[in-house]
Amino acid sequence: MLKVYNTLTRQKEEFQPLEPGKVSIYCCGVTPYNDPHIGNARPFVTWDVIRRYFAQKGWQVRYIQNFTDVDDKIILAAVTEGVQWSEIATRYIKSYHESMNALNVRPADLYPRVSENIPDIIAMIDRLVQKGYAYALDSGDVYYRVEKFADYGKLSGRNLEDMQAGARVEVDSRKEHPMDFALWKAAKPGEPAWDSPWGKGRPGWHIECSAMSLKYLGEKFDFHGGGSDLIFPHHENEIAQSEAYTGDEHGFAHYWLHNGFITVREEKMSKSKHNFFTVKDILKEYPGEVVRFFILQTHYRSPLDFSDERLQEAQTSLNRLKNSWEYMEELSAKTGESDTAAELANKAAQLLADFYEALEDDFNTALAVSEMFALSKEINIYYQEVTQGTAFDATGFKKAAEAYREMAAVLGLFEQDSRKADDALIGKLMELIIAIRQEARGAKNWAVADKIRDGLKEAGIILEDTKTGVRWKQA
RNA sequence: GGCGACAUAGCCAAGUGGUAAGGCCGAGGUCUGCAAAACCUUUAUCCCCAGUUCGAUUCUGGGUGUCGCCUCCA
Repeated sequence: MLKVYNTLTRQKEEFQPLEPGKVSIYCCGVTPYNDPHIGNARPFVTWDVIRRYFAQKGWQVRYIQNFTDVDDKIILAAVTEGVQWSEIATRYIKSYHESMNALNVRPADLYPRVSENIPDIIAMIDRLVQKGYAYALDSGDVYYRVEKFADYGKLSGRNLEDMQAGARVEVDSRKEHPMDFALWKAAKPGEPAWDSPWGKGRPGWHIECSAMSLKYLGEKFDFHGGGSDLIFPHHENEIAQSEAYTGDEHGFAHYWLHNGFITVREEKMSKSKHNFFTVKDILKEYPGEVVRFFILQTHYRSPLDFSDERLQEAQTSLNRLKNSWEYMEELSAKTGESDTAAELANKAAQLLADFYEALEDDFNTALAVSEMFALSKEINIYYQEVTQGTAFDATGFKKAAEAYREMAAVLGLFEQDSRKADDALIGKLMELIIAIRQEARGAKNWAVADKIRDGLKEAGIILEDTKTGVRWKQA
């Protein structure tokens, strides 16, 4: 039984799909005006694991993630650079894909863009106006009438009075209520603009997600995700728009999942604070897999402090799992009949069950990872036993290997073996080099042996002299 | 000011009304020509005070501290 923490109810709830066997997800994507930083990436890695979990369990998953390609930030960047706004958007959408690809995040089923869904957005605004939930000003701006929507504040746990009391922003006096928010912004010179019943203009930020989720997932869908900073006002406003539109106060997304922030020295990482680290820059120092693992080691709702030390730690930890992975592959190639791995197979089955139990408790990847470490340890022990002469049990070991592979697949690890040279030629060369070094060692020619070892190390290849032979791996 | 979250070993981080997963670091060991790498073993009583309870780290109240949202933000 899957339980998820629903921001809307502030408690863990049993997941009940709208349609048996199917799960629909909308996750707020990025505004492509610069390279995504690791804080941006966290929700996408989280949702990637969630999707993998569902897929592994046989669910049919539909995952939609938008690009806000019409936005003040993009316009500003375009003006600054003296290029078209669309050029900025295109460039950073590409950058987004590159970064996520490096983190082994699977592509969404669809990436709708604001610029490609303007008619649907206008239609939605129009209906909200007709239903009295929105009003147009003479200026050509259209605002949402928050007082008309009784449930306004239900996601973020606020009410209009509190919000007004705490208002720190100068209020636009043309609005009926200080909290009314823009659905449509009248065009200013030089900005991208589309024709609408209220004149030329462009959509406000919040309406796009309502319109696109409606268009691609329908009036109701299972999950809506994003960072915690989107709870208010963005997701609150989405609810107000979508539920007013359909007239169903129990409609729209059923489960709202929000990621905690990635922080730097305990402070939220954000573009405006200029304390961010882009995925691209981090990838210069660490494999994407390490960054991914770094994220998954902490529960998705908890804050996660970013630092070089943490990343190095993640790399060391992940390396443990990776070593077992290599032991596992080595053993998987062996044949042998015995029952020496029967107990291992049982443990593996139990650990795999525990692994899923962890994920089914609000996607507790931190706990799931610990189950993987437990299996890793069992594999290591068995590997040592076998290399020390215990008869190999191919049938029993296969079960353990499959469990380990399944865990890795759900977490999205060890699928990018680009660093591992499995090239046949390199394999042959390494075999030769190792043989030469072994000869030197046999002749107690330590100078040559160490020269080879040190030289390889500089090339990023580590040799391990073990009891049963020499292993090599790339650092 | 309004609203909310969190506080677990040297560090990171799960978790439970009945004396605390996992990882990093450290220590011990195996292996080794030395080394590296690797592997195994091992390290806590859960911010403070009060209450509920047979029993609380886990529930309730208060306090302290940290962070977040209320403005663009994943």
